[in-house]
Amino acid sequence: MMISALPALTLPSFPVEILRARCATCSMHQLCLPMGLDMADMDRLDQIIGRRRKVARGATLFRIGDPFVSLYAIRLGHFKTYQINPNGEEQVTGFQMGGELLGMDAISADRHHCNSVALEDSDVCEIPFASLQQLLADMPTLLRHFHRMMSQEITREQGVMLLLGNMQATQRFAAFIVNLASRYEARGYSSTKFQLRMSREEIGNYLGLTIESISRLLSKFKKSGLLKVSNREIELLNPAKLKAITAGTETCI
Amino acid sequence: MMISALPALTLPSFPVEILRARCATCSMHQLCLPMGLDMADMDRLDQIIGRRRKVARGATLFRIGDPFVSLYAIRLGHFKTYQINPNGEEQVTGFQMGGELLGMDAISADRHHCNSVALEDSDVCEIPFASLQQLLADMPTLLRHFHRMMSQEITREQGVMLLLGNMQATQRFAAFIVNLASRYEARGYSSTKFQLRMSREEIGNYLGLTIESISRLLSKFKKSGLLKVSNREIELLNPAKLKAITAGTETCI
DNA sequence: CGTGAATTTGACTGACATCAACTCAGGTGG
DNA sequence: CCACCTGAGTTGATGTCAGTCAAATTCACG
Repeated sequence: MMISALPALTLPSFPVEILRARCATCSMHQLCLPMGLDMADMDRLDQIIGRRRKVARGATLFRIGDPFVSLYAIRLGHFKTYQINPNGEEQVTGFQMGGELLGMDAISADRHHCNSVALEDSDVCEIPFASLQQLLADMPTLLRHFHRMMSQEITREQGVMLLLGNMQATQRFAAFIVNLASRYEARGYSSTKFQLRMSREEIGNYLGLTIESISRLLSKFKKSGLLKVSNREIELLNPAKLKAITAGTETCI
Repeated sequence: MMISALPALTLPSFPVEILRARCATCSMHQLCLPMGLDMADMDRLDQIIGRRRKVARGATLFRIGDPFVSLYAIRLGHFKTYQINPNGEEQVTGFQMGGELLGMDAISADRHHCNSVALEDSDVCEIPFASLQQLLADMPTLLRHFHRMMSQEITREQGVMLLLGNMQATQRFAAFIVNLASRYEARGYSSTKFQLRMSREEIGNYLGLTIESISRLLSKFKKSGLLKVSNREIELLNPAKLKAITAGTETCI
């Protein structure tokens, strides 16, 4: 409940090894997760996966208006997606990491509705949507899984709406940190010590706050012993209390 | 572009008559739209549609945690969906009207992630998801359409994120009005004169504002000749300017 | 027609934005 | 190796938009 206040985990809780062990092309992407896919199915899935593609830090994977051809599974790296409002200002709508799927917003109108930019040098797999669709019709398990992923994205965004519509700055920021931590944990990385791949500005934009506010919040969290911060490296010194702040249980710090 | 700043239309731009003319059970719901479904397909679709259900004003269609069994197509009426934050406060995540589909957020975890309440006496069709899935595997056109609808919900929510993260109160409210107007228009109703089915409080909650702010905004829009307001009946006197405010072109009024 | 709920309006407050100055890290070239 | 430069980040002073509190008014419904 407290964690669901923010974008839910995008990865089901799986032993990461299982994912790594399998799927020739995309050692870790979401489409390989479906439980119950037999080997033959796995192979068919592998076959439709298009080319692997490297995306340099700062490079654009797709932009608003691009025709929709493929979904992208992130193999390695981090991305941000953002919208452009009519004044040309950005609104970051999400940060994505290894194992997550990009481009699902484009299905509705055959055009991408947001820009996607790599936050660091990254690898993705192209998944041509036309091929995927054919496969989905044949493979009920994969179909079910695909629907889960789309639905999960809907749920994630509802969490962000809650965050933006309902929470104070401190709570938003705590929720952001806790969410990152749980996603790294699900991937087998440390949930208490990691690099922020995004700038203060990008965090602020995502959370509906200014860069100065983010900076002040980091300082406040540092002072109150919740975080150790050194540039973009952060360490969670008191995850429980951070979760409590996210949940709104612990209000002032 | 300016309109896409808010939740996109949920209905494609279709002559409403076509929808009404067809589909025995659900005269108007989204699943009947898929272009290219032949009569036989239409019949199969009709057959899986479960019972029609009336939902009285204020009654709950589903609540957080309910097991996921069916999607619901709104035949008639209006709904709101909302989340509950850990403090027990509501966050309205959307308003739905005839022709829209409810419950897609539940696919990911087989449980509903939000509450859905009727804003007026409403009719829905239950669509058992298990049956729908079987049909989807057989009917590529329907599958494609279903994916479009889920994707559209993702896009809609991204629009709300933009609204909550990026816009000022005046702009948010204008965007809200303009969005309602275009949805009524797509349904063949007046786009310049309609009833608000939701309370000021619900609007405020949705837009991340207080009830007092909404009240003041209504007064301001009335004073500046943009709206005629009488209780919940509103009339758009200057739709172009409202769109300009939404777009951020016209900033102060 | 009366009662409680919803809405409006006004006065005040506060959280976060804005503006501005400063610090620091990392890269570059002499 | 160091001086310089640049962009990211920090910190402080001030401003403002929308929230809060309170009271008046209108509306909905029995």
